[in-house]
Amino acid sequence: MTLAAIARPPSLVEKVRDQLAELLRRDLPEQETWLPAERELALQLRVSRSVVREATKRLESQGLVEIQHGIGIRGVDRLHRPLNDSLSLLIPDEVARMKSLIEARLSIEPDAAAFAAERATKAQLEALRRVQLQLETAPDNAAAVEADSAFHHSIAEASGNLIYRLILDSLAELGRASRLRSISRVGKLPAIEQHASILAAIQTRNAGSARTLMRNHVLAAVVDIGLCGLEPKGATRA
Amino acid sequence: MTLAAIARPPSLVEKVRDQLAELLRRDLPEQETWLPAERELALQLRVSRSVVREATKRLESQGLVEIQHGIGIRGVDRLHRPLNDSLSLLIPDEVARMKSLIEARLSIEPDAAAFAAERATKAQLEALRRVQLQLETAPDNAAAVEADSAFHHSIAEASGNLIYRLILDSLAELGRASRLRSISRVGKLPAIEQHASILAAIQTRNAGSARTLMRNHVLAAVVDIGLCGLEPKGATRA
DNA sequence: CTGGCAAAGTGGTCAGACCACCTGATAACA
DNA sequence: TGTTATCAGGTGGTCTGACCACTTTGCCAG
Repeated sequence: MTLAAIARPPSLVEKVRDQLAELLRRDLPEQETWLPAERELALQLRVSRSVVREATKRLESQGLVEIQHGIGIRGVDRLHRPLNDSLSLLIPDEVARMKSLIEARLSIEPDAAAFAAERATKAQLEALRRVQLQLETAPDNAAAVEADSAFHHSIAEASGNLIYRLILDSLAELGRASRLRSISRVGKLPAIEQHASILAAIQTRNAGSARTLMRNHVLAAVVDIGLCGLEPKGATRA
Repeated sequence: MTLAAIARPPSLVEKVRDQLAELLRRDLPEQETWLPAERELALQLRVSRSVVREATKRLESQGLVEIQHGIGIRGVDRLHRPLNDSLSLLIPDEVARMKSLIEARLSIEPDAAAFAAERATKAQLEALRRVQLQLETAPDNAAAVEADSAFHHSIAEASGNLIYRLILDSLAELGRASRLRSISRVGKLPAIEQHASILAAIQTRNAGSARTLMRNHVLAAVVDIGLCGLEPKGATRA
């Protein structure tokens, strides 16, 4: 026999957190949201400032707000941040993390690209083209890394699957250092070419091709940072 | 020119959180860890109780501890919980979430199975066999769902990639409801058979076969809960 | 017009109190 | 003797009000 957990009445902190979370979820997409000051919130919600503080702190670690000393509390969209923190905790060693990271990207990114080829809206295609242009015209390495990440992010976005987006955003942030290293070593030209071909495949709605090209692109990154032996055998995908 | 962000000295709360996190990371794998009481912690760390509270709250939402009213603070391993929360926030609608969830599982689980076939240690294989037996002898649906989840968890574990484990644990928790529904509808026999064949492939180190079988297993789950049209076209994997 | 300073508003930390909850020992009862 | 009710002590939860540290703003002296 398996028993269900007892439903405990939610604490004040949880209630406040949920209320604020819903407020943010409603308003966030539309405009930049600043929450009232802690003291003001406490007054409005009829709870003590401690409760408000603990609730906002929780929201911060969930990636829903950004608390700035002396300034205030701003609603943001950093939902991938918690995953990020978990991974850093789980795999403190950076080399091991990089290896796992590439494997995970190899599992997800090609599929994301394939879905993007199927589902990307006009606006999303436009965004992809814009990001590609950004990479081509990037003045320095830092800007190139930025544009590189943005390209992958846009594909995840265009895949229409928010889980892909969340996971890939997080992995991208963890792999930022290696991206910079890679671009410093081989320049941005290979990335430009590969991105261009992926973009073309997506624009022509060729999902299979998008998948293969993305796969090769990620694998190329592996070579560029000097890892090998990442593939499981028996891979029957091209 | 792109500028680096200013490194701000970490706040007290952050320092306490990091210190406790490291303590937990060292001790957790070995035995069940109970943290000292809040007041005691405050005394030892020479900070106020508020700081300790905010730090522990943060650790709780990171899935590193469990705070129980009237009892104490226990170290736990729920690192997948934050991802879980993010996903629930990101995709409030359950049907949409289920769809994205299956897609993500299709991307990851077959690869995880393939890696497991390559890398599983003897102990991990033993664990898989034990879990399989658990499913076969499960007395009721709830226990069967439990064993089902445990099987997938063990494979993620055996893949040797902690990122897979983290992501799949989270997705499994989100999909718990559908697993129960599925088992209630078609019984546990199909799952037993499919798990058995996957287990066999892993034991014989046949990565390709493990991948294919796992893929079909996840796809079967899709049918069992009545979704369709999930695959991107151009999939070249068998 | 410019530079620096001061006020006001923000989050960060502190201390101490009291409430709500859980546990285990003790006392009262059958 | 065994069982049940009670209570005391410890835990986290909440409140209060004070003060510190950081930022912005705008006034004021140069």
